[in-house]
Amino acid sequence: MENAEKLRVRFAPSPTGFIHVGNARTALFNWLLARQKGGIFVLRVEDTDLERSSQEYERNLIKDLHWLGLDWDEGPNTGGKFGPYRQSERLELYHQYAKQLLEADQAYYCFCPQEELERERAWALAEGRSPVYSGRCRHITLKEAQERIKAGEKAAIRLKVPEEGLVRFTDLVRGEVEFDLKLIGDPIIVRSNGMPAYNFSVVIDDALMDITHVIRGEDHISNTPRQILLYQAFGWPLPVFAHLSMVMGKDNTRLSKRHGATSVDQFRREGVLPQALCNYLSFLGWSPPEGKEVLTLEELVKLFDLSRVNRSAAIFDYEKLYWLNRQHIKLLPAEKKLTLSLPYLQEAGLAGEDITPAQSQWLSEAIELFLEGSNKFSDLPEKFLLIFDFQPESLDEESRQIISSDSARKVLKAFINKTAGVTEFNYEFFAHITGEIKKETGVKGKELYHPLRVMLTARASGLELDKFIPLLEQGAKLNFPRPIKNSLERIREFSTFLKLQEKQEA
RNA sequence: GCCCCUGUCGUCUAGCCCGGCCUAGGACAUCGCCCUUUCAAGGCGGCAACACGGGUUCGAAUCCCGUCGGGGGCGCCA
Repeated sequence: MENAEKLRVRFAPSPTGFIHVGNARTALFNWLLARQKGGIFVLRVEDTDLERSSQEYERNLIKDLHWLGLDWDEGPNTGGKFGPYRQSERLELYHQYAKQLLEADQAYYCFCPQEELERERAWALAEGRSPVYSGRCRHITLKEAQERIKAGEKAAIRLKVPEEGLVRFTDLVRGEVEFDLKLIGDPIIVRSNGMPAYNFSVVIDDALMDITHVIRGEDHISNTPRQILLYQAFGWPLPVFAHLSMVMGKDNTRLSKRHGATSVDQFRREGVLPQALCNYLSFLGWSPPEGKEVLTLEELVKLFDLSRVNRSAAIFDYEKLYWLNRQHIKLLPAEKKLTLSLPYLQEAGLAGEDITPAQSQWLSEAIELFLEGSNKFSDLPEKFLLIFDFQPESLDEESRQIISSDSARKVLKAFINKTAGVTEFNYEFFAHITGEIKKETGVKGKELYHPLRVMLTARASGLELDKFIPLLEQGAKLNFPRPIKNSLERIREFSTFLKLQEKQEA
């Protein structure tokens, strides 16, 4: 039975903004299932809300999905035998099916003015009742309605819902769910402006597109009975439903800008890897059967299992996402790290548009070192400042503390003296004179190296000096748009800075 | 207000369906130690949870009922 019917799933976003991580997760789960089962993944654009939909948003949406690594077998620009895949291009279809319902007396025209409906709803709410449509227009005959419409009246179309009974369905993640029909009322299926209402167009499309599994957010669970009623009115077989829990922010409210980045687009710009984002998203409500957590898309496809999806809402944890991102960054080959890092360095003015092979080589080494412990690629420019930026006059509090002790002063002076006439500087030389200073002054360990670090970097922390010094010396020779001061230049600048300070102190 | 969904460490979760293997496992975060020429990374270790109250049972995180908490929905938005 299961192999007789090919699994068909869809992702049906409305192009009204940037794609949110919650929606991305829904898309991912659908895609994962389709790829695992050798099924079909359909992209359908729900653009019936003329006010909010736009072409540009649709392009963004497609860009985001591609970036995530998701592809689809049928969709707006891809085609497929169930098209078109943009709801605005399917209006004829909706009208045709609405007409069918009207003629079968399963739907009727409603002339109630919107303001009145709103008033009734407000009233019901105030009285503590469920706001259910009164059914006032239910008994207007089709003929009468058509005449009124001809005469210029506007009308919406409503589905006739049985007044009593239960709608029951088995949700793949939630189990048995039931709703009381008394609380449903006749839903509008076509608006008075002729556009289909959401609940109507999804059903028509899902049915016509042969969708077998409807996997979507939990916010749609209460739409499900209305949709089932429509399937029943047409005599169509029901798809399987699965409702995924919501993604929340730290304070347990719906994830929003206030919590930080929330759109796929933002994470891309920050320099989060798509495979890391997918990996993280998949862990919101699902976990692999064995402990392994750092997983590629291919591994996710293999391991994903809808029956392991849990039912409670999850809080989006940036820390864990960044941790996963670090893990995925480590997996990247060096060339890839370079190409992904470059835009950030260029934007910060640290690297030019044209890069010489020597620069490229140097950047690659530097990136390797600085990426260690970076959450995301956008952290890189800040880290590179260790090399590109040297300002002894604006030391932070910690660095000032470090160089203020007597032993620190002693070490620094000795170091400056030993480098006075020197023209060549490298790590071996540094190690050599540091050894001498250690012997002469008796200062060692942290007391010895920390002041020297501050002198060479104007910072209290950063790369290990045995890595930093070679990198700095090499980089200084490479003519970057922002010049790099080498060790000797730094030492001299720092020395004048120290003298100035001593004068002030005296 | 009404309806639906949901409730295991701070967070994501495993275990729950098919009670005993749970002195509740893992991961992130946090703390400590090790490594170390700082910080970070890495290695090792610690802290930390079955929302509450009743049942059922020899035995409950697991089954039943109730309470409380959280979320979603109640549109001519999707």
